[in-house]
Amino acid sequence: MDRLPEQTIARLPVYLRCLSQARSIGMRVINSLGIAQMAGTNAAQVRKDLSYLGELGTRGVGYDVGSLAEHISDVLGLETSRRVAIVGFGRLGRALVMYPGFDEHGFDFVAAFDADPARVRALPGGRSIDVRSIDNLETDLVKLRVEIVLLTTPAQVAQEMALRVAAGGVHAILNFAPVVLELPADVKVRPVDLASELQVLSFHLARMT
Amino acid sequence: MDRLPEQTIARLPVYLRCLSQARSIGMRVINSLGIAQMAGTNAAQVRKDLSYLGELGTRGVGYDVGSLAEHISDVLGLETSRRVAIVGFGRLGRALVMYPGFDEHGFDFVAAFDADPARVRALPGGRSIDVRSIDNLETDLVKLRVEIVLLTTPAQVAQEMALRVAAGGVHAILNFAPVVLELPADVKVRPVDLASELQVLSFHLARMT
DNA sequence: CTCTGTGAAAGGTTTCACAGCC
DNA sequence: GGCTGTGAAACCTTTCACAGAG
Repeated sequence: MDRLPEQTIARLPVYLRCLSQARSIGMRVINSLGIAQMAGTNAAQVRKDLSYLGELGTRGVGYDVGSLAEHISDVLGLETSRRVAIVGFGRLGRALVMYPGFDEHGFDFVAAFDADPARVRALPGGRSIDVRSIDNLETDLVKLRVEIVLLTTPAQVAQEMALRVAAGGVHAILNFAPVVLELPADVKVRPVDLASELQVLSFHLARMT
Repeated sequence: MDRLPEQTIARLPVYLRCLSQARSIGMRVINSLGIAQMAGTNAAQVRKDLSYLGELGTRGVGYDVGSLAEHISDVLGLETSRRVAIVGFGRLGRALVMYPGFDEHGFDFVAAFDADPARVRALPGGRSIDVRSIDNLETDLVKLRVEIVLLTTPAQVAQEMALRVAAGGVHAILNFAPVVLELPADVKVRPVDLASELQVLSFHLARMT
């Protein structure tokens, strides 16, 4: 299989969600227009995106909901569940552990790291997580076979922690700290920059009058 | 001024942050390469982006840190602070209110809305916010002159709430619910889709081995 | 000589439109 | 007839490379 365009990759999770929805209301087959409407795009886009994964549809009919979902799941590497850790267990970190969308999708929080490991207390709702000192970050990440880190530390220490996370053998970071991380090319970073998002919205408000 | 490319808009907040950093370490002047290194991009990109805002640099010298920052701030509509509300005051919503990055940048949380307004209790840290019932959402949004909404409701009700938010005169929504919102064209939505982000990271892990 | 501003080239993404299969 | 899969066209974004200002 050829390499997928970056933007196609970003849309696959959306399609997957649409397919679950479709399945939950009893649809067995769906066409590109149907997916497009649920996903907020257009039919040509959906067909082009899916065509990168192979010839998955049936002409004159559409796509089989179940098998398409399974195929996308495979491409996204979701067949097996992923081991996730949080680095920086402040308010945001604690909220994210509880976020229901994650373990629904097969992401397992195996630990949280903080300079103050007493932050265990603050976890309500019956869920619990192994909170560890940041001191042994690298070795603990290796021991726990962590694959993905959510980085929610203060900005000042984010770059330093990111390097330690990479040293712990982690190749995927979801970065909530408002800093551009510099890391080896074999570590994939996705920034989630909330203040920037608000500023972009502010821009659009300004050009609306 | 011509219209800015969407991607340029998304980078302006990053440049702004870099300029604050530069100023905080005493730099008065910075060149495109300097900005690029802080922002994780390249000098040509920076010059092209900034050129859309006008001729702000001095050839042979670079950009004045203070006046460039001010100019970008103006373009982003940050001269005046923006009134923000949260709809859906669960764990994520509460974490976001406390997120320090927001009011640092002139975003004022004026209210939070929830089906259960008893959720006032759960706000620690000396900060307080006006928590209101969702019943009068539209009229309250109008009264409070809310400009931006952070939508952190459960997925099932997100579309419905988004329509009511739009009816409340709000033209900008930061959507944390894992649903594609359908709204009038004069409402700008930025999705923050955390589960999808993790799935994209999972994809990259799968193609690394 | 240095560094910006910018046309032009290269590269990537979306949309079109239709051939081909069911 | 209906819908997918896909080259080609249109569009958008990034990178190049250099003229020109200081």
